[in-house]
Amino acid sequence: MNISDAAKRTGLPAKTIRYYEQIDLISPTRGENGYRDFSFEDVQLLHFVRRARDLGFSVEDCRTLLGLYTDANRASAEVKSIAQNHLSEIDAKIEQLNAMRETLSHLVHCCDGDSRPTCPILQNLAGDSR
Amino acid sequence: MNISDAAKRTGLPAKTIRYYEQIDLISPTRGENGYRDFSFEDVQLLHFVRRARDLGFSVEDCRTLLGLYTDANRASAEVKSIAQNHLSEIDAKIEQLNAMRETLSHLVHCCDGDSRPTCPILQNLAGDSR
DNA sequence: TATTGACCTTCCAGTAGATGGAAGGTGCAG
DNA sequence: CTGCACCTTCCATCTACTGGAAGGTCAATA
Repeated sequence: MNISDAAKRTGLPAKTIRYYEQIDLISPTRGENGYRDFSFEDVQLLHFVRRARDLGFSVEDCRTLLGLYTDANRASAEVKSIAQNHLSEIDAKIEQLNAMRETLSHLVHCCDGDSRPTCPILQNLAGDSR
Repeated sequence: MNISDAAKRTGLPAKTIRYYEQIDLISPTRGENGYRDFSFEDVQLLHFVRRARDLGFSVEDCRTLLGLYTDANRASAEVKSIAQNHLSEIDAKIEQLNAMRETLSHLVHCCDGDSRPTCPILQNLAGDSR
């Protein structure tokens, strides 16, 4: 099938699929006219990558996971380890964002937000920690 | 003062400070030898940017905030609006990460993580939603 | 048959926000 | 005068795409 069909089936933009081929995540065959010809397996691999990306895995993690996915002799421990590392990163990001959120929402609540120049947000950014 | 002193005082890498000059966030003067010469005001502006970046504001937001900071006639409403928008973005990111976290931690708990190939994580990524 | 419009292709550039490194100038101590 | 720690600019690299230009292909219609 052509790239636009593969795009529809996977929910990935055609551009992104071309990019994934360029970085060797997938390798669809080519027809005589030079058009990419996606097999159902290609589409499945693209689906896999999409799911993994949606869960926040890096493209390099996706590459590794794809390798494990297509390796019938893999050990699930390897997969679990990658997932656990990623989970830790997510936790760290959440914590960081929560810290930002707390500070920022406090500042937003302190700011009158009117036409006057006095602004606790700017004061705080300027280093006035009151 | 030289760039390394400005770096120490602001906690920003010298490379980053040069970058901020390159994109016209700051404009330190130059000595006769071509070295950047940072005034205390320059350092304060860098501090301001660092704080704002730490709170997750984009560099473009920082540029706007710096402009408001140095404008004695600003309306605090403008600042508050930028901060509120940013806060919404942070909230959206947190929500997204929490969703990922939930799915992923469930999968990690379901995976034995041993030497056998059976792996619920891969099964899920492959589209098996059980 | 000619033409239109929707596909497809490659290639180049740009996004955010730095960061790394090379090549070379400067300043100061011993 | 030599060494070393600074400083400079410039160019490349990272992540994960995305946009757009220039041009080839295919199928339906006038």
